[in-house]
Amino acid sequence: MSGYDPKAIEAKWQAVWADERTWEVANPGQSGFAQDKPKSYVLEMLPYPSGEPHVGHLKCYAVGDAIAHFRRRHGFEVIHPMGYDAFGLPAENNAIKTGEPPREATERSIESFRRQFREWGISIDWSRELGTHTPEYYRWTQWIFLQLFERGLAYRTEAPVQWCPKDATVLANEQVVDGRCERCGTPVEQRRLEQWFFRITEYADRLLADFDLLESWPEHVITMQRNWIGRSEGAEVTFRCEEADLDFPVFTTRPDTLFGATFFVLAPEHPELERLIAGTPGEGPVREYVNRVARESAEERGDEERPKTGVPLGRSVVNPVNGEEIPMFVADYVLMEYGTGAIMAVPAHDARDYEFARAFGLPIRRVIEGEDPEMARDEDGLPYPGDGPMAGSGRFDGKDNREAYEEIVAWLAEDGRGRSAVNYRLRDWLVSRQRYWGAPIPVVYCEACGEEGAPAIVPVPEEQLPIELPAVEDYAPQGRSPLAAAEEWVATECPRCDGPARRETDTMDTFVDSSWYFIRYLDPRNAKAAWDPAAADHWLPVDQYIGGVEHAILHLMYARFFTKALADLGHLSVQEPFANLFTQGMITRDGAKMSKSKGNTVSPAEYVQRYGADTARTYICFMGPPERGGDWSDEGVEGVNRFLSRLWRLCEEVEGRGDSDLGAAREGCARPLLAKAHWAIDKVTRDFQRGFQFNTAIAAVMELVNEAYRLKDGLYGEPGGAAAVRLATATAASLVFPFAPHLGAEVWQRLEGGRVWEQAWPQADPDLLSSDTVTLVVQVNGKLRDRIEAAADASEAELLELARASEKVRRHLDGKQVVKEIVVPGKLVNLVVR
RNA sequence: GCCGGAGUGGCGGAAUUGGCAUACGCGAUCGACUCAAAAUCGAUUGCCCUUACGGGCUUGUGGGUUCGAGUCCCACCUCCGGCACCA
Repeated sequence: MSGYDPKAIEAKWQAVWADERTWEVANPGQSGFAQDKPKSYVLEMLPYPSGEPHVGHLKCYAVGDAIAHFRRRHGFEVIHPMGYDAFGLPAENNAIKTGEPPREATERSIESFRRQFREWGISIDWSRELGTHTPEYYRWTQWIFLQLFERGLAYRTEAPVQWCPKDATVLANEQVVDGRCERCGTPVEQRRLEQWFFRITEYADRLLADFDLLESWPEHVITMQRNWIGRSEGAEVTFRCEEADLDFPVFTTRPDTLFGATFFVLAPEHPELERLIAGTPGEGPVREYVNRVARESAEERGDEERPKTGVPLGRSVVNPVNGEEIPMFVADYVLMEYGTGAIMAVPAHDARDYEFARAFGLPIRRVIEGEDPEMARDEDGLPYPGDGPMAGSGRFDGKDNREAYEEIVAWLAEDGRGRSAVNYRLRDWLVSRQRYWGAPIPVVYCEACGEEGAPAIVPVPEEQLPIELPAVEDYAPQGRSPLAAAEEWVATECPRCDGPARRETDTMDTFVDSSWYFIRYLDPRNAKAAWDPAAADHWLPVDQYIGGVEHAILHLMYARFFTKALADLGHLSVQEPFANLFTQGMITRDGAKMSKSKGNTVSPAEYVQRYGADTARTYICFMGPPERGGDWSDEGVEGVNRFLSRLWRLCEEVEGRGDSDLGAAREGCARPLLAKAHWAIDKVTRDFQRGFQFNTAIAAVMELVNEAYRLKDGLYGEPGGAAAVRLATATAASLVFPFAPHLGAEVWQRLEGGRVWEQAWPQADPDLLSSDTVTLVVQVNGKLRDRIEAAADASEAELLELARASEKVRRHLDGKQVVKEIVVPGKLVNLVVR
């Protein structure tokens, strides 16, 4: 007898799957299209190919693969593709450091990922493989950009960006760590630069409303997105500055507190600030303050703890509800990005305004009665953010503030001083990067077509796509995109007037690439279109999406936005890309997040080498509920390896035994083992359906294998005994196949012949699930006193009689009176005594 | 501060509809096999009292509902994640 040899078994089946292209599926209209099968699109988030795959990848693809196999064996035609999110910073930073072109490092990493995915035995349709960095792919990323541009959903405007003065480059928000440049540690500054945006804010309401269209998403992901979009209902109210002849609209969620406004604050970046102060005595200090704020990092500015700062403008605005003139300030606690960049300050009912008023000696006027001891900072009980009756608000006095809210808004709306309004925290998506390793933005700038000295933005015609990335020598950005150095590439002809024009040198955020890859998988070799609508109609939406929760907001919301925009443009017929979402938890080691610097990383390749992919995959699924994290344990891996080895030994032992009389097994003493097998079928099936409870599913297969071990030696001599052990072993193989596909396939082939993945998922036999007898639990006053075997169909009276007959029960009834009898048929009897 | 999630043996975790708390795995102890070790197989393993039979206690803390609560309700504590000067 040879031992369990995962290397040989795994290589054998991987070769079969590769040679026979087992997991490839055809599109509608292609030969081999499965017309009569329902489809299922199972998708894991595509990897970012940098270095080698880590254990998080293994978990994601092990979980997704288990789901894919489970669905296939339930009769679904499963599409399960793979690709690489290949543009982005690690390859580029490596290029800056070593001079190696990003494409080379990326291709090397992709090769490693591809090889390991095969070694893991993931059931991928390799005919659909793609990389977002190939011209065949980013050609269509550029096409989508143009589609959005035509529709007005892509636009260029000046915006504040994060700037690293040392590296002389714009940084993505993700590259700013604690207010410093990720690469060199220099504190970042804010600058205003022309940038490209996608108008995701136009979809804010639909992104909120269409949560209803989703079948099953984790509640916390929906909540996180909802908070990120941050919809607030309130009013826009206009305050007028007569001296400067300017109107200042503000957004407020508390129009009921308008009478309590005692000052007015502009954000330091407010565009009208310069006009307001030009030529006034306060000009100097205001400029000085604004400049100081501009140098602050986002981190510093966002600190709620630090004292409020600001400078008076020497100007005032009129409060539209009472005609009162209130002074204007500039202060950095007001943000330009939210609302209108200006606020009415109501210190009595807003903690921040209160703090500012205290610091600057400004009046605080209560307009709502009430007190919140948690919030109150003075003997008047202010600030008070809650509800209550109105005061100091003219004709609204005494009214409930929620009622007055509506009346005040309606009253202001009569003569245009205000209106009800909705505001979002969500901002438009800044997609341009002054970076090399990304998809070039497909527009050119033409002076001749422009007006008033500003060049025209001319989209590149679709038939000229892709705009390929030029080769450059130096990948380090120096205040402009590295692409700007490719002068021959930059200088081009205007598609509109054929005159000289310059190419856009910014590239797109990599999140753009990954916002539509799941559609390209459906038609990945199409050279005439991004996808064939028939293919998209057939396969979309993704039935099950699997990935890390770290993408709960950005990637998932961008992909939802793209889907909606593309549907509006007539290219898709679904509103939501991912019907069901599963977010897997992070694996830690020694209780800490894995990192190279801590030296606590787990290399999947090492474990696959030592124990085989089946062990590594099954262990990951057994660690705990996959949506939760878990701490890696080498002993745990050994335990799972022991389990698979036991299954293997069982197979070898029973393989040579010819007994196949299952009928005899069923009626004889082998019945309990058959019953255990069917119990396991039922358990694993339900655990899959109940939110992928793989840990308990695997535990059930372990129980089945343990039971077979316990019973086998006693069964071999009995009629049908060996047949029962064989069935139990084959069933265990069949059930473990989604986690340990190689071993599952091998054991099945040896015992039953044929291919386990072509077998329908087993069905539990109800007759074997039920038993003639049940264990009756007997309690006295709710405490367990005895367990009695009882007939499953015994009546309540019979059960009571059995319970009272028990010696152990009697002992606790002695000298007491039974005041109540609870009988749960088939389960328990509880006698209440006094 | 706001919004989510979680607290169960020495450890990871199980308990599906309010009904046997601690499945399965790890670790530990003992035994078989062996010259020996590894591997493997078998047994024991929540805590306390008891030689035993048996009894008591136990799901973060405190209360409540119920014949019966890990599960439901109220209050609180701790940890993790997200957002955060968002008007």
